[in-house]
Amino acid sequence: MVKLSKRQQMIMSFIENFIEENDYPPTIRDIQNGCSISSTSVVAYNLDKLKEGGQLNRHSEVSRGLSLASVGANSNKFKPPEIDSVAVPLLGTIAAGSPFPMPENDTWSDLSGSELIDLPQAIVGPGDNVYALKVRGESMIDALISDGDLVIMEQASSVRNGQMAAVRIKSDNTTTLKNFYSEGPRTRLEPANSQMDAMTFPSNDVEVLSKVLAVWRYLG
Amino acid sequence: MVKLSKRQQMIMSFIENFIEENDYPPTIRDIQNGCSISSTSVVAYNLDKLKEGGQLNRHSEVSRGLSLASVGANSNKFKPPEIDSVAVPLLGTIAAGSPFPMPENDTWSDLSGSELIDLPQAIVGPGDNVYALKVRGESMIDALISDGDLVIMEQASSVRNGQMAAVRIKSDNTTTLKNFYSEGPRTRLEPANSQMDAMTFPSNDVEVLSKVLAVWRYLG
DNA sequence: TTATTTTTAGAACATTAGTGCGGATAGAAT
DNA sequence: ATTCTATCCGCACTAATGTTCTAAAAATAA
Repeated sequence: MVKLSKRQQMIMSFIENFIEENDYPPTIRDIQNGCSISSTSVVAYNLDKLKEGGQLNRHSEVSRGLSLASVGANSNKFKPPEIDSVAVPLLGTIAAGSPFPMPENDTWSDLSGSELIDLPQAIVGPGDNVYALKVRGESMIDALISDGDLVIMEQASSVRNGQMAAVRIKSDNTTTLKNFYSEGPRTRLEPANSQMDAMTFPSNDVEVLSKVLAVWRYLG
Repeated sequence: MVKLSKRQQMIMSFIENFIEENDYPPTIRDIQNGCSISSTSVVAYNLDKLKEGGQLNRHSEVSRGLSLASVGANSNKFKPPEIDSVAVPLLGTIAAGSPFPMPENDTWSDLSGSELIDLPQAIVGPGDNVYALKVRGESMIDALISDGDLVIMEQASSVRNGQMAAVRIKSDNTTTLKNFYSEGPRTRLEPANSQMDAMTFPSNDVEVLSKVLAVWRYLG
């Protein structure tokens, strides 16, 4: 790392303070006055040096086209450690056999009414087509999901084998959460609880509604 | 709150994106081009409106003298829904009867080695004495917790009746998660799965290690 | 010291970028 | 229709601001 001259240090900290106060970068003349420098050209000269040294980003011919090059570890100093969270809408409740709530409009934009649940972005991904449902009753108990649990779902029309999904059995018009196994002409649905028995259905009798990303159970 | 016109919304989000990308604010003409507005004066007009409405800070006669007035609640509209998250350490795994992992030192500071899990602050609270454990095996199945689940725990020596807690049965030196009910001289422990039977022990044979705040099951 | 490079000065210059003004539109209210 | 108000348009104007050039001063090297 190249060491900075006294003047360059002063310029750097002036820029930092200026941005802190005004939310926009200073002009060359701001710096000139702020650091008691006799000429704009001297400021320009040193800014170029700082840019070469990598301490500063500068865009020529752009007024106030400055920014601190606080890249990598150094930048931590100015930004609090923020974790990406995404808010997903809590669309409603799910109970055994009940018609499964689905986002009606294509416009997810208008979900203002529904409560929002915060989840780590790592799980939700972009967060599109992801929503949460609150489980009502013990009907999902065999999937290790009980009353009050929150299931995080992503809209999907097909899932991988073994994945838990919300599936609808057309013939008796019920909807539950089961692990999904496609076995050609038939589809096997097995509860998460290995002590319970699986069931198989004709594949065309089974409709995948959405897949389960996660289950969140809160016990205060 | 004054509602913003379509154009004003567009201008706001353009400014936000511009600053995000360049680290300095746009000029009126940048906005003009970016939002396909035919005249600089229209931009100026709307910027003044936005300033009056309090959405924007503006300094006249200053090039790029703009900044978002993202203070307090107002800012939500233009920032992705970011929520306060707290990172809690993943201390280890828990299995039936295994010695229950506990933070050894009083210094929670040195948990650098352990993985961190992000959780909404609403759940964790201040986040002190909160940690996560990964469940290994099916030994907790009667508490509706299966292999791979994450339990979020808070250190505690006593819990309210009905709350799920990690309890140790001293006499046979096992540790499991059960719902806790103190009934005077005896303590009843019942699994979350209501289809299973509860058990009672002498109260002094039962030691509460920590209470369960939440269970997180991730199925990709 | 002399030579060489770096930094500073001053000032004119060129471009960038905010402002103001007459007038056009578009609705809404009368 | 008429008036009013809120916006929009284009353009010219000018203040704000970056650039450049020459020369001097200061620091460094030989």
